[in-house]
Amino acid sequence: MGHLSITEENYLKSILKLSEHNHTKIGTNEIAYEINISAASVSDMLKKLADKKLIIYQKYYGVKLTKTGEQYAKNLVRKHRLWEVFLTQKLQFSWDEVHDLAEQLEHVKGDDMINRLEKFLGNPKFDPHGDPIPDNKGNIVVRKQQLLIELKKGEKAVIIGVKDTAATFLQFLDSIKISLGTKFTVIGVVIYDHSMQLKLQDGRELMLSQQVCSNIYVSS
Amino acid sequence: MGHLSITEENYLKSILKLSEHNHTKIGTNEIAYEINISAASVSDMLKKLADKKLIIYQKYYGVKLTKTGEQYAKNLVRKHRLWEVFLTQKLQFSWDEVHDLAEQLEHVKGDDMINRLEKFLGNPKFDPHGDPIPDNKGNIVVRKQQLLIELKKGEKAVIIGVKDTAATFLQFLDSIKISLGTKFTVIGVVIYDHSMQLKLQDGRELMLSQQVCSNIYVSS
DNA sequence: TTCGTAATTTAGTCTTGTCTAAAAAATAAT
DNA sequence: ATTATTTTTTAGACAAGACTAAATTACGAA
Ligand SMILES: [Mn+2]
Ligand SMILES: [Mn+2]
Ligand SMILES: [Mn+2]
Ligand SMILES: [Mn+2]
Repeated sequence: MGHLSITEENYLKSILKLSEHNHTKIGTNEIAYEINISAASVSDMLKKLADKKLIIYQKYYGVKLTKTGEQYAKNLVRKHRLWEVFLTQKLQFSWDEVHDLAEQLEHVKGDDMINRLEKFLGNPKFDPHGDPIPDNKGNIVVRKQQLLIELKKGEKAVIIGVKDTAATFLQFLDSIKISLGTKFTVIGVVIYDHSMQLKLQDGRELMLSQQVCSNIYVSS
Repeated sequence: MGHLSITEENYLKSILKLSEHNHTKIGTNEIAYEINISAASVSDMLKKLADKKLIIYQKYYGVKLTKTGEQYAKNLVRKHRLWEVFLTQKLQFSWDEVHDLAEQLEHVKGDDMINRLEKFLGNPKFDPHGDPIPDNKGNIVVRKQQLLIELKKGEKAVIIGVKDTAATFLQFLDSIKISLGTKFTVIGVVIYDHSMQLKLQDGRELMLSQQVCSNIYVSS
């Protein structure tokens, strides 16, 4: 557990992120795109991370986190999400403002501090975007969730998360007064463009585009 | 106000610190000693900081913060001390544990966050060691304070700060149950070694060495 | 005033993390 | 099976920040 640089931490975190949707090995280009760096630089860094046994790396064949690397990366995600909760719950930031700050705060060293922060926040299990917060051993609560787009006419559900966390998307949701916890029924699906019409618990009716519906997680 | 690296920030902060006790220009060696770096490296960095108009620097003749540099450095101190308050008040750390964490947290960018943190903490004016917290314009409350060592027999006072913030010193004070706010009367001063005998408000009597008394700030 | 020491700067390297351009390997297309 | 294309790695450079050793400058003591 010798301590890593911020740069190394960011590589691990993006490899973890890419691993989540992509079960096979991660390519150099994918990482390069994710953290906005040239593929050549990524190639260099992968060698270093492999030397430190944080990733399994075979030239030309992509990369995978080792158990140690995964542990480290999950701890970063834990820190990131707990800080996001702090920023929204305690400092009254909105959910579209917290990511960049958490991106910095996640690199502050001190596991004891994070455990205390977790307790101070009341042991939250999800961050402001509905993403699960790993515990201090890296375990993550799995929730039964699906994308709004997958629902059929007549189904009832509640919004529990967002897939896209871009500020513009979050601000759009704010503007139409949709947030985590909003309950609704699907009252129509347009065949032509797959827009969905929802009836919210408060009585309002709303039409959402396919793109929006593909970026909202719900639970029934 | 282009943003500075952590390294540059640390230089500014130590120059400010040295300026407080030393009203003349600050020498290269002093800075080198303060941040544990070779004088040669300091010399290099001073050139860069001067180029950025953060310090006034004349080769071989020492250095002084410009108004901009001072503003920047004071903002760092502000951040450092507010985070220290957060760590003690909200996360229940003791006063000897917070410095190193604050040393990292002070470098997180985001003045809005700091202003919100300040409000969340109830606009504290002093940190856990009794040091004043600059406001968001860099203004610092000045308190009438003196060192315990300067008191005479018979004088009453209250402890409001510590000059040395080393963990060992703070832990020693904890061990003899002395903290900020402790009230006492000087009931004797030993001529031989300048130890002082105090009678605390709770009735306990205590003998403190000259070195200890030289590192405690009091107010009458 | 001159000399010797201490403080400071310069010169030359090193490491980390980045880049562009070029080479090499893997994969897709014919 | 060959070729063309894409992906990945290597080569060579650069900036930031650090170091050690050597050269300068300042300054206190004789
Ligand atoms: Mn990061
Ligand atoms: Mn989040
Ligand atoms: Mn610092
Ligand atoms: Mn302090």
